[in-house]
Order: sequence, then C-alpha cells, then structure tokens
Amino acid sequence: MKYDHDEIIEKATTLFWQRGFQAAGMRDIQQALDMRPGSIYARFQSKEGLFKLVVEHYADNSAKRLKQVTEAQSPLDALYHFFETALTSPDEQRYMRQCLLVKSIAELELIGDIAKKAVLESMQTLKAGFRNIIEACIEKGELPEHTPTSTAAEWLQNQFVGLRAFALLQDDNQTTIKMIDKVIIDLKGQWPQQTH
Amino acid sequence: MKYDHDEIIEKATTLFWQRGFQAAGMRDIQQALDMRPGSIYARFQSKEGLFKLVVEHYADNSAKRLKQVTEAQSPLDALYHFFETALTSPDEQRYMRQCLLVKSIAELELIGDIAKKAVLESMQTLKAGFRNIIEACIEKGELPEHTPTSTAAEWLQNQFVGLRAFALLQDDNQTTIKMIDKVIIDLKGQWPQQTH
DNA sequence: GGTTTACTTGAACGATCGTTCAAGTAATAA
DNA sequence: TTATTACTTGAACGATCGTTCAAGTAAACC
Repeated sequence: MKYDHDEIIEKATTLFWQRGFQAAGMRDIQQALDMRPGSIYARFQSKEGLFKLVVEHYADNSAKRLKQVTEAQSPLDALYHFFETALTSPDEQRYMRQCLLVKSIAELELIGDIAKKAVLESMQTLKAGFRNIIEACIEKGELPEHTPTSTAAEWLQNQFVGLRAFALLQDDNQTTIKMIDKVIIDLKGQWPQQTH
Repeated sequence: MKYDHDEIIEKATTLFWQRGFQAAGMRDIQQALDMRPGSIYARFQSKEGLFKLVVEHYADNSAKRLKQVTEAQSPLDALYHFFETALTSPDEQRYMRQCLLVKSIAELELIGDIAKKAVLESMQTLKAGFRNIIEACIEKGELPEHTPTSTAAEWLQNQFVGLRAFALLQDDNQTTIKMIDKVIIDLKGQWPQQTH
C-alpha cells in the first residue's frame, strides 16, 4: 500500500471541489493523486466510486462542523461564525465558498446513480445538522420556543446554499457579512402560518 | 435560411437548461436543432457562441418577466406569483426550477471567457430587475421607505437563487410555498445596520 | 446573367474521455 | 516456502468530444 487512503481522499476532494465531477478528468485525478490509472481503479472501481467516497468524506466533515456549532455555549454566535468562515474564505481558497454538494446537484444527471444517491443522502444529513442547531438555540433561549424547527432547518440550509453561490461571485466580504446578519435577523423573526 | 433563428435559440435554451453547457454535447445539439455541424458553426462560430446567445436570450426573457412584476398594480403580490410559478413548475418541466444562470455559474470555469462574461453580465441585469421591483414596492407603500434598496435587491436575488436549488430537490410544493411566504415576511422585516 | 453572400450537408479530423489489462511488487496467510 | 491477496505500473482500447472542410444550394446584389 504505497499511498495513504485519507490523503488520497483529501486530494481528490480538493480537485472535485475545484472542478466538479464532470470537469475533473481521470488524467487530472491521476496527476493530483500521483497515481496510475490501474491503482485508482483497483481501489475505487471507477471515477464515480472515488467521487462517492469524496462526497461522503465531505458530508462527514460538514456534519462534524455543524455538531461543534450545536455544542457551543452560544449556538447562535457559533452559527454566525460558521457562516462567516465558510463564506469569506481567502481568494486562493475561493472554490471552497461553493458547497461541493450543491455544485454536484447542478450536474446530478450525469454523475451516475451510486454517487447521486450519496449526494442526496448527504444533503439530508446536513439538513439534520441544521435542525439540531435550531433546537440547541431554542434550548438555550437564543431563539423563541415557537420556532417551527423543521421549517427553520430547511430554511437555514437553504440560506446557506444561496449564500455560498452568492459569495462565490462576491468580492466584497462586507456585503457578504451584511447578508449573514440578515440571516440571523430573519432566523429570529416571524414564520409563515400553516394555513394559507 | 432553412431554420428560423428564434426557434433555434429556443430549442438550444431548452437543451442547455436541461443538461448544462458541458453535458450538452454537439451531437445532442445537432439532434435537438435538427441541424448539421457545419450549419451550426457557420452561424454561431462555436458551441460557446451558441451558448452565449442562449444566455442572453434567457436573461432578456427573465428581465421582461421582472419588468412585468415592477409594473403590476401590486408589485409585492406579483413578486409572490413570480416566485410561485418559477418554483413549482410541473414535473415534466422540473429542469426549469433551476436557474440557467446559476447552473452555469457552477461550471463557470470551463465555459470559455466569452460566454462567462455573458453569464456574469446577465446576473447583473437580473439584479437591476430585482432592484426595480423593490423600488416599485416602496413607491406603492408595500414596503417601508427605509428599506435599503441595493442590499434588499441583492438579498432578493439571492433568495431566488437559493430557492431554485431548493425547489429542484423538493417534491412537496407546499413546503416550497412556505419558503416563499418566509421570503415575503423577511422582505418586510428588519435589515442589518451599516455599522457592525 | 454572373458574382457574392449566407447558409447547408455529412464525412472526417485530432484530441481527449473513462476504462482495461497483462505484468510486476510487496506484504500476509497457510 | 509457497500461495494468496492487495496494490501498483503504463501502454493501450474504443468511444466520444468539439471542430473543420470541401462541396452544394438558394436568395440577394450588381
């Protein structure tokens, strides 16, 4: 075993995150991992198999970060900083502003069924993570009791998705931060009623 | 001139919207347009040249729709219905829930400079459209005078972007509508201060 | 009528795509 | 010590990619 598994996944994550599934060619992958095609296929079956592991690794990592937010003294403050660091990364890591999962959703049709399933399941995992944050906020009295947990979690994930697409194009971090402020304001704000 | 120009652009729009720039192969395009490669290249120079026209056509269309919202008796109600129709399209047109521009942003790096420029400029056009809607709402007293026009416009566009990615995965239209309700609530709500 | 221009056809080009495979290596199991 | 297993190498495969080009058509201009 010449190459370390975790190291491979991490390098592959960077590449797929920068380029996307389709645009990251096998020859790019070979170069990034410093591996020959045979090695890659013996371990991961296919490009899609590698991508599936990358997606799962990415989702695990994100879930861990969300869990840290949940367990913070002030989940609301921690949430703010989570948004801030994710959305104002320095220029040489600008690609990280885009969520790998959302980027994958854009090319969901041409990814293959196995990795597609991994992407959609990861989205569910993250949604659960956001839900836990909301509940932690309520428990600590940082959000009103009547906050509709499930709706708010979906809404929060959605804000995150939108903001990452936004931040990718945005050069002025001050503007991005203003948007994060707005998210926190709205999170504390009113919610639509069931009846319409 | 065997083929009608507008008809070509429309068919190409459908294809690119469904598949994205990269995944729509020249042979798919040839089939969708019922044209041979020579014809396509004589008219549009390249795949990218065709895509550029598609993006501009799409942006024009969107801008027109936003203008209709601006000129409605109640811009706020019209805005609501604009969101609703864009986000709850029937299943056979589900691809339309994703914004063509946002989808293109995800693969911005491999599109080519000419079309890339068209995509970014179109985003600016749409932002201006959203801004006009905000101003119209203020003028008709549907939004408070102190609403920060520019920030709110960026925020609104951002909500639209996020919701379209959301609606693409969402099967339950009722949930989507709840999110639209939330957008309208927050639009009327507080805004972050300049100072931080 | 002759020339030009814009468009059309379809075979073919070179490049790149994801993948395979015979052959070799090094560690583990029997 | 031998067999097995997991991994590695690099040349090569067939398929597909965007694009080109010689040749033909039809309307527009002189």
